[in-house]
Amino acid sequence: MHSFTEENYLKTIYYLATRMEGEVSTNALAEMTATKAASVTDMLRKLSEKQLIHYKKYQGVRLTEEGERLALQIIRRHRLWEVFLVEKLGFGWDEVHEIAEELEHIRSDELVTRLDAYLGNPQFDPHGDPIPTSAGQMPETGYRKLSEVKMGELVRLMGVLEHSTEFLQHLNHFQLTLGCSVAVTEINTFDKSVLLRITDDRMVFVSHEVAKNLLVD
Amino acid sequence: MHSFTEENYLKTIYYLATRMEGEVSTNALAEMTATKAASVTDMLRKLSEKQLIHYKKYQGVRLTEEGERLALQIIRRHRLWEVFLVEKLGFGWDEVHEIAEELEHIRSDELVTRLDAYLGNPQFDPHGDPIPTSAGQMPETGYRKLSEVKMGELVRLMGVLEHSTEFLQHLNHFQLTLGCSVAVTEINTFDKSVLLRITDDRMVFVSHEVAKNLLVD
DNA sequence: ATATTTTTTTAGACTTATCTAAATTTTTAG
DNA sequence: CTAAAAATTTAGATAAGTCTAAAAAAATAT
Ligand SMILES: [Mn+2]
Ligand SMILES: [Mn+2]
Ligand SMILES: [Mn+2]
Ligand SMILES: [Mn+2]
Repeated sequence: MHSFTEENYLKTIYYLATRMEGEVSTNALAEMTATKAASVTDMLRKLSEKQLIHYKKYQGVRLTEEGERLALQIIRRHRLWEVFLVEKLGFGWDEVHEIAEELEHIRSDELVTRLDAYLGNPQFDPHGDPIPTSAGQMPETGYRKLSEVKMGELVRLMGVLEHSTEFLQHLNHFQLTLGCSVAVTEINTFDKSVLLRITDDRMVFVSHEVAKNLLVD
Repeated sequence: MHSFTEENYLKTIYYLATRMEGEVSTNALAEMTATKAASVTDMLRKLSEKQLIHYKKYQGVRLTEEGERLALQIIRRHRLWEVFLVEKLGFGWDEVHEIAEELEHIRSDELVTRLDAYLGNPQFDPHGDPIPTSAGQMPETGYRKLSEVKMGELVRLMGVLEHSTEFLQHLNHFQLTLGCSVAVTEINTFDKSVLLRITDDRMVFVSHEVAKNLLVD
């Protein structure tokens, strides 16, 4: 069996691998896991011995098939629990990440199977992230960033890239919720900020920084 | 904050304290936690420093008020999660203990509050054990053991003392479920085994060993 | 009351995950 | 192509929780 710590490293390697080309670096992992590079090196040696990663000294790291399978399993659990917390217990989408960080490590395949069924086999978590299938596939979403949408286009808000409480509460404040339709009515060339017309004709003004973290369909 | 291990020791001390008069012994704890006496002594010193137990060398151990508060909080979480697993996810009462052993350590008061409300503020878990209140009180149940019931009495099955999968499956096999009414129609003097007439007039024969582990009203 | 047995604690060691400081390798710049 | 900078690994420590073996205290039996 694998420790919580090992599971968190696998998840982090998966996350970084999707966001950078090539291998994942020791320093990037140290920053993400809030540890020091030396600690990361120790763990990489261990994960490598367990054949969960491909690792050559100084050359960065990549998940093996088994490592990726495990990472996706943990991400699946995390996202299913987030759905539970929001849909069944009524938590806000800005409140569930930390709790799911703990729940994702509960070891019981039967539990995940039943939870999935109980939630109605959801395809997306409360942040619009796709839930890996029980077979271990990460579904592809063709979403673009709102910051890449052309003037005049009409799109729907489908997910967020940034998951911090502060960002999500910022969206709450502007009543920008997943599923709402968004028309790009103005793009300022100076700072790339955008003016949106959303579902009930309300106008919302968002910075480029925000637009870069919104995914649309 | 307290580690999983510390929480498990507190819970075990609480459990043993309710089942033996006086202080809890090092050896009893070692047996229950499946560790060695030497390891227990180390942990007792640590819990004592944290003021969670009263401990004098060679004199056994007793929970402080704070220690008992924590123990009851963990038991509350355990039993609420068991209700969730049985009532919402459809697990059998013989399948939930191990999973609840992990879920009970998830740290979020808000989670417990919402879970409790979602479950309809249940008073008992799937094994008939009372759920400690949010204020930290363990409700009293006036249950007797079935083995103490007199011939001819009519009672209701309210709980079990033994929680092992094997025992619970044994009860499943005889369709002895919580809430069913039980008339003691015969008590054999030789081995104290009992013949019961249960809800739908079915006759069930149980050993003294089983009767000692059934709680009735 | 003393000797024997049982229980408990101490001493010293191991594992996991972490750290700091130093050494080494790779990358980048001149 | 070398020299400086950056990234990474190694060396040596620490803390939590566990273990075995040995010592000490308490309980039990003669
Ligand atoms: Mn999350
Ligand atoms: Mn999420
Ligand atoms: Mn249980
Ligand atoms: Mn129970």
